[in-house]
Amino acid sequence: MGIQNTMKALSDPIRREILDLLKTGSLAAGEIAENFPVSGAAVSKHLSVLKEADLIRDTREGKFIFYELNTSVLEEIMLWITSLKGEAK
Amino acid sequence: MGIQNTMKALSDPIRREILDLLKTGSLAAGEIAENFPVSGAAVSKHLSVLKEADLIRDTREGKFIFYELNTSVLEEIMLWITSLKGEAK
DNA sequence: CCTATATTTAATCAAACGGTTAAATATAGA
DNA sequence: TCTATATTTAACCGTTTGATTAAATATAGG
Repeated sequence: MGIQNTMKALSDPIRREILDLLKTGSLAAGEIAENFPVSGAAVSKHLSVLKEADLIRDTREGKFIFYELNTSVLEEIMLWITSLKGEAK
Repeated sequence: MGIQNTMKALSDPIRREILDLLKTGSLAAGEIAENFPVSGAAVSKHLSVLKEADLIRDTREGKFIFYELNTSVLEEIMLWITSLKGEAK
């Protein structure tokens, strides 16, 4: 938890792209993996980093594990950036 | 350039703290370094990463090099986060 | 010109990162 | 229960990261 986990998770381009994909709705791990030129195992690890940071949530449905976006933790980053930009609300 | 440079620069806690320090105004490299439990050389490298990302600007004044915050590149991140949060302006 | 001060750059190193392939786990269904 | 599918976990490996100390560079001033 904390801003460090979030920022670290967001520092990888594949992980950011995964979040972009999930904007439209939840997707199974395999569907997510199809979009990247790396192995499913690599994507799985990215998913676990994002989950650790609470940027995504997962739900098992039979053979599939669906992932969905959770944007609430991004609020903290928005606030931090805003505070950098001169305090003037 | 690009969001990747910015996010990478922001993923380190010392670098984020440096930005926080510079909120109040510009500081010399040495003054910045005093605030951290690492060597001046380490801080200098952090400063060069931040500069590379255009998050700070530097000006030499005699023996000193003053660093100041540049928040303009943060706009891109704000927009990206906003777009993740459901498009609703 | 020499010296002290401020800062960066170079060389080095351990730890973290992101990828791979292979094995393990979980579930559905014949 | 056996098999196929979906996904994660384990073991491994090269690269990047962030730190250190020592050397290099830049400037002010006696």
